[in-house]
Amino acid sequence: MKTLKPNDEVKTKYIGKVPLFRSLSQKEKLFLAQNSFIQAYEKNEFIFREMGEGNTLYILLRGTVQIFLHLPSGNKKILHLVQPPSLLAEGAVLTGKPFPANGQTMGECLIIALNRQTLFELTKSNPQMPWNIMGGMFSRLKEFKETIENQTRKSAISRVAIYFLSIAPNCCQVVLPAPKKEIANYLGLRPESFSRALRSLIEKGVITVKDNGISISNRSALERILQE
Amino acid sequence: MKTLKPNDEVKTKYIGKVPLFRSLSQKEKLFLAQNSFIQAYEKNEFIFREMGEGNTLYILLRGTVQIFLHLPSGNKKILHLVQPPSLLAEGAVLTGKPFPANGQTMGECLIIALNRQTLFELTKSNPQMPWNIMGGMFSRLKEFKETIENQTRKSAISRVAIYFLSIAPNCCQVVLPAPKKEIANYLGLRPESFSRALRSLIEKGVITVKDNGISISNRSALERILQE
DNA sequence: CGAATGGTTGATAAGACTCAACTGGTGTGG
DNA sequence: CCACACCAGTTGAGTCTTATCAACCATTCG
Repeated sequence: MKTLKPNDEVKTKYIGKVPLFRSLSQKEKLFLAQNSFIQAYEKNEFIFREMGEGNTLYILLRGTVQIFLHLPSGNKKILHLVQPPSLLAEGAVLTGKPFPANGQTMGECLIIALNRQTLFELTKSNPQMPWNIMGGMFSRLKEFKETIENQTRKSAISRVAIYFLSIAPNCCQVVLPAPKKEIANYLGLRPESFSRALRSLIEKGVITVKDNGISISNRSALERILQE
Repeated sequence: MKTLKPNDEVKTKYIGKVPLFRSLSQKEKLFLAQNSFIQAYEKNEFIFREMGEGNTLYILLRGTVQIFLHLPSGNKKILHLVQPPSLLAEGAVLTGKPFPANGQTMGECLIIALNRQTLFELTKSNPQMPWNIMGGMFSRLKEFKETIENQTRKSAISRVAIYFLSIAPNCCQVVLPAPKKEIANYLGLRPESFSRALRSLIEKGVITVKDNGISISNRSALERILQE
């Protein structure tokens, strides 16, 4: 990980791109710029580790991050595949509790790191800000809810279908944010099963696949699959 | 549902029992008592419904509440089996978003209902209170995390073992908070599979079962089961 | 007493996992 | 520059766990 040292103007620009900070005044943005760090991560670097202290709020600007657990069995289980712009570790920072999981980059990533202190400082002039952050936490709660909803009693093929619909809510072309075996892990499937589900969807004429690119050629058919 | 009308003193006593409110001053407790409702629910009553507006914070004092979803397939999926003392619907209230799930009593329940307005009023003199509530939300996030961790790639028998260990962390005797088929649902199992898992644990000499009462007779063996 | 419900047990089937083999692409070192 | 190892992905064959379906028992409640 390298800490970049852009001037405040550039930093402010980065900060302005984060939805959470959009409502801040110019002065507050500057304050934030002066008290935050822009970090460039390589592939496979850890941003935070399970059980570590949550002193820093991370904001993902570019790249994909996996939030995962080491299971007692030695395997890993991916809980989230986080895409920008997103907060990372917000729950731990707000509550002051240790991270419940690991965060690791899946490619090069650009991140704003924000000290807990700085965040609380900002809260003084922006009392509604924690609520916004909490909104993010609530979304994560909902994502979990959906994961549980999906992984209980749904076939491999419908899990894949739901996933594609969720990452391509409007368009019909997506690039998978991670290698297929990691997606499989996230969906609670073995790579082989994921592969077979893909094949089955292709044979049904619902999607086409080229490497990591997925095209949904028949969206309504895809939606119909998860009815069954 | 009946709204009870105890005098303020009794109400204050109820309120004092809630960990979240323990740090409040006597005056604040009285304010809370005057602006909250004590509700008595019968079995199978809904406390809130999916998509409903989150205007009220509920605090479960007595009884068990199921938080569950209606799946598109028509089945239901239990996300939490909530035991007192616990907050209900705190995420929705804090963020002002609709409930993501249903809350229904599984037996007679006693609940404190707190207006969103009242809660925010209280926040003025107790700025750290939202953070405490958020702590509760964080716990729920962790419970989800564990559910996902458990339900992916763990056998029926170890799911049951984990569940027993979690509801009886210290003692060796517990009463199931709900009928077996509901526990099974929560664990992502069919009633038949749950029953078979129980039998298997009994035959291993790890537990004994009498109706809804479970005795853990060999805790370390139970812990060993979830290693495999 | 009869119906309804929760729980148990048995037999069967379906689905995903496991293991093994094979492909194609990438990168490394002689 | 080529041989080689390595990894992600795919495909096939067999196994195993759990869901499903059906029957049955016990209890509760009209």
